[in-house]
Amino acid sequence: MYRDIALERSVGLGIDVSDLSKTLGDSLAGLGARIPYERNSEIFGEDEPADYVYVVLSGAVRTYNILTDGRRHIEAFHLAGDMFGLETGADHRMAAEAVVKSNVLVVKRSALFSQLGRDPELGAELWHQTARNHERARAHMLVLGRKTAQERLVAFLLEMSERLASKTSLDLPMSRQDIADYLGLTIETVSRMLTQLERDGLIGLPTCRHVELRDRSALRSLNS
Amino acid sequence: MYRDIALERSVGLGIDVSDLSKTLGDSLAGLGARIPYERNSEIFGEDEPADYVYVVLSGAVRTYNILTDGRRHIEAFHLAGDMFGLETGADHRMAAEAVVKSNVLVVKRSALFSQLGRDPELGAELWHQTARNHERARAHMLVLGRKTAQERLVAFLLEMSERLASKTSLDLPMSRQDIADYLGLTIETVSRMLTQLERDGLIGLPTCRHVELRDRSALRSLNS
DNA sequence: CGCAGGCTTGAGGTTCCTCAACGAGCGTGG
DNA sequence: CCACGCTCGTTGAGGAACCTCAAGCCTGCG
Repeated sequence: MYRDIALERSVGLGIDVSDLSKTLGDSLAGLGARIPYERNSEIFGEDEPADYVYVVLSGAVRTYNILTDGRRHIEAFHLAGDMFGLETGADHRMAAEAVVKSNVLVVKRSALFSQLGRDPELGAELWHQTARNHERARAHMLVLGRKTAQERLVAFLLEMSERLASKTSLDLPMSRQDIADYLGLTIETVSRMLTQLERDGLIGLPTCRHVELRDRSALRSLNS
Repeated sequence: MYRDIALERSVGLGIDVSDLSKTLGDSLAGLGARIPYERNSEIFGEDEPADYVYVVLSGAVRTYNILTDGRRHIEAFHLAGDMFGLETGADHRMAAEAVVKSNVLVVKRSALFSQLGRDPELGAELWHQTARNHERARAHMLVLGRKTAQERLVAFLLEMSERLASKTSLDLPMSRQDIADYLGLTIETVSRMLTQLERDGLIGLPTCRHVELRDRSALRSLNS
């Protein structure tokens, strides 16, 4: 498998698997441009041609859909090292915006494609990124399909603490509304559940964007 | 992009893009074994080693998770031509069962991997399968995160009518419980919503597994 | 210090779930 | 061939979880 290449290589070099994503940014750095985006600025819109592929260098990006009546659903948050915007079809199926001031590597799809012939490892990294995004999506479907509001918040906090690589202290880049639209809840429910987790002593909320995971094992047991 | 190869080739040969999946089965046919599974029989379990990759030849397969308290969520239904069971890690994150009597092509992961060097198109097909599974997951997250029970049923019926390639007449391989666990609902709600869609004249239900789409445009407008 | 945007809290309503009973379809066996 | 039982699906009544609407409160910033 593609993954096996990547795994062997990274084990061989003593690199942690989580660093693979950085490798993708490195492999592509020469092919594209680093573009800064302001908070809440659009990176691409739904139904626009998907001629470019994106890698987050710093900051955070949300990809989302909006239904005809205005309901919004955030499909994913993309953090440093994550690839987004790659489609099988000609157009984007989602829109993308910077959650906070972010730097994004923008690579022409055709350039990435032609590079595939020259760099044999690139194909593996590309597949690995796609597969990892899919795995996150699968885990998230379980959250959306079968978990309660409290469990969703716990799952979200644990996911973010892993991905932001912070042991107990989390600086969330996104607003309550973003969290709600990611978890399939309303902003009020998100707020209430966080308050409740704080009252129960599982987390601390010194400021609204800063979360401290006080009892990780209790949180994990709430995560089913 | 990988997709571009596949697209060019299939257009050049006058093959519909939806046939690409069959190409994957064809490419792998020599590498693995065709194994028949009975209705509801297990193909693999959660946390088992992911040493094999699977392609549905006929029938239907469900991949799912079960939470500690018994709640089940079906991540996806896999129909003829679909690949499943490919992981980035060493173990399966989901279990898989045959929904109905099915034939499945089972390929050793390592065999698939070594074949990648010999067959340059295989990498493209593999990426395309993964990306397509991911796209289905993204669409499904929107359903689970932001759609009402009625909209979920409509989305499900339209998805199945596309994937089963049937214009108006659907023979569903799965039970009401399967549908409920796929859509994040209960079996009772699924039943009620189908009954309501029938009363409204949007669908027909001659038998409970057979659905006729009576008013496709009305259904589409309910799909936001 | 005052404003604006985002966050929290409360009260009441809606959707969907839970629990329970009934019914339809189908294979088996008398 | 029909009765029987079993599984699966449907329907109803009541309840719980989450949403909606509304108000008030921080907090960061000019």
